[in-house]
Amino acid sequence: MTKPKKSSAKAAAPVQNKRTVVLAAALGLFSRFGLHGTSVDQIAARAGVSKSNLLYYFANKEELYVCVLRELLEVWLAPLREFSAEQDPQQAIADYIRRKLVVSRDSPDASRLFCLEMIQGAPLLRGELDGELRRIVEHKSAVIQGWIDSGRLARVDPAHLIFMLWATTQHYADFAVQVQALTGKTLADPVFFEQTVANVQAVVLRGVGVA
Amino acid sequence: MTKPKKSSAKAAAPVQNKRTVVLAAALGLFSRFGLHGTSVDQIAARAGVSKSNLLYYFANKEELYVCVLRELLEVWLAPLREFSAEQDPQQAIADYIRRKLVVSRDSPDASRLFCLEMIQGAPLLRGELDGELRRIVEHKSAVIQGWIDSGRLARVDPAHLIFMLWATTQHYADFAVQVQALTGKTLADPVFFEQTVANVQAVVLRGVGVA
DNA sequence: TGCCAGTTTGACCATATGGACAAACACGGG
DNA sequence: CCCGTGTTTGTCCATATGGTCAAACTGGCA
Repeated sequence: MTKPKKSSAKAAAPVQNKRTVVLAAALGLFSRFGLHGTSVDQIAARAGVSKSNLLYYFANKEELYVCVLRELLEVWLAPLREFSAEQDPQQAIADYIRRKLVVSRDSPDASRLFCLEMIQGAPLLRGELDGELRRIVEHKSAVIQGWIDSGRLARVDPAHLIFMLWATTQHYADFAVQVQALTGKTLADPVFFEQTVANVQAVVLRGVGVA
Repeated sequence: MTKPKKSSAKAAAPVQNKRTVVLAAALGLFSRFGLHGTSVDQIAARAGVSKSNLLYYFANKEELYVCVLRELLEVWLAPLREFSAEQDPQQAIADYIRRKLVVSRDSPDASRLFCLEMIQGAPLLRGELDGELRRIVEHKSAVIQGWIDSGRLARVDPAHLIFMLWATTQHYADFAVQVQALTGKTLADPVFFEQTVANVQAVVLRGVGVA
């Protein structure tokens, strides 16, 4: 065709930069249309590189997909890692809800792609599920169980509580369209965001509180 | 377009039957791999018909997809329709949670495909979202608000409560793999199912209760 | 029997897409 | 000035897949 957008940015670390740009573009498309619904051409176009050039940095489409998933998993897990036993239970849960909703607001693509992957049976994350995630969840479950045993939390199965936290917070990213259609609002709206945080926190905290 | 004429009762039955079989097969595959991740050949094979024969009943892949979505929406909406103002609030919510979890257990494919469609921005359900679903939700929200105003429910934004109910119940279908990986159980396990119902009901009901 | 609407099939085609490949390019060091 | 390493691009191809089409089949009925 004609000339492909010359920015001629020969700055430092062009390689890392290009990979990052491609990964971002890929996340945006994969999270909406899935692996099969997205073509390499589309990703390349969105990233502002040629298809051939993209395939110079990533051996093939699936490798790119896996790279995106790896990055995504870190984003998704970060809030859970901070979930600490030293805190007051109510505070820990409240903070976790907020952090997770921040992720839903700021990285909805990551949430969506994670959800997509789960729906498909997590063919590429099964390993992480059975390994790292499982270990973290077991650890956090033990923390929650400790809170319950010491009477600081109502008797709830820790696993189900964690699922509930995930579900309620993630919903605002994955089902953003539905939320928008029914309320007219998005998490991007600061007022709506705070209202969401407050509502989720209120119900969950009362639900598991001992007061 | 061939019009389905039922000149003879014998012909009509197999036709309906075949359409049903194809729709079921399509749901199973679409719900896992999406529209683009599923080929007509795969659907045909799973339904036990030839691709050509399938395309005799459905003009093209997207029409089939839309047909599947329409059926699915009914399944998904059914529990909400039963949500009534005459009941006791706690009972109504408890019942709704159970019914929705039954759907997650018995029709996980429907839940998943619904979720897939939402993630993609609901290009084919936007109309229903803005129309019927919105009306139902507004009506149910009014019911909930009535309960709150009469002091039978804690002060929660009805919309957020509904989102929470959707999220917590749907999670066990959409993220079934994750649930399985972390707990080793599925909703198909009667014990785990009842435990799930009990836990979700417990937290939510305490969360919105006035007691 | 022979016709006909509805049904089923296999052969075939157009296109999209992943990706291989070699030529071209950029550029720093010798 | 040239060489070598790393980068970028255009071209080309094999394959998968959605969809067409005409031929063949079936079963009821005049």
